[in-house]
Amino acid sequence: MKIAETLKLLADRTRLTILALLRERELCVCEIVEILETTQPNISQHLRKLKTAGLVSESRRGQWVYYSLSLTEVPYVQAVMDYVPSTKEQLDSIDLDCTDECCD
Amino acid sequence: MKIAETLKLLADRTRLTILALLRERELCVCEIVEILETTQPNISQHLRKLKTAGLVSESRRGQWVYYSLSLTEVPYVQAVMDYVPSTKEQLDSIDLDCTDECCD
DNA sequence: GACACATATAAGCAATTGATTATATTATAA
DNA sequence: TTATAATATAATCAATTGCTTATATGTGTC
Repeated sequence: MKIAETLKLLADRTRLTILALLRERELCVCEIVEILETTQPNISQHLRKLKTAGLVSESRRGQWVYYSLSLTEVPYVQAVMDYVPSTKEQLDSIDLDCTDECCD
Repeated sequence: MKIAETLKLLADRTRLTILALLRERELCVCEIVEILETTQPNISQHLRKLKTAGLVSESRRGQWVYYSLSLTEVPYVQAVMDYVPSTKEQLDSIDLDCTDECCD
């Protein structure tokens, strides 16, 4: 059952938060690492899973790889995301705090 | 994040199938065991998780405990369930095959 | 009460998973 | 080309999970 696999992907706090962040705007890996206060390999592996499932897409720009949402193919994912809390505050804090940022 | 916990519940083939079966009609534990061709403790434990999350409710009738859906409280669950395949055929087969049934 | 049947709970185990640490790759800049 | 920064991959480990076997609880019947 394919839906069970997709739900397994969604059933993780870190991945749900990544999706919620990307809902606001595209982000590079280091920004997500900074916001979620975890390691870079951790985020990279979560992003790979999300990419494999077609939930996010990437675009390399120089050194940085930017990830963005692509939920259109999986309809119920949108319904689920409606119940994931907003991450606007977390995003605002890194936007203000430019000196600490990994990429500009 | 509460939604991550609920999604973990849904992200399991067996539990999704149980919910899909209960979508058709209420069932007692032994019927579900028969349809899914697994052990009784296995199903009982899945049902307990679903009950704790408020996704199913139980009603004892004699020796038998009947389970039924109660999805109303969690809106996105309905959206997810729309993508879980029908189990009508499996249900029909045990309905015809009365001799093998555990309860009547 | 004693027995049979339906269900629940407990204990144990193998498989999966999320995270960490270490290393490799890719791109930019000096 | 050498150094540095961003990202990806690999290896490892602890924690969680789904299932099984064994046992307990509950209900009806004799």
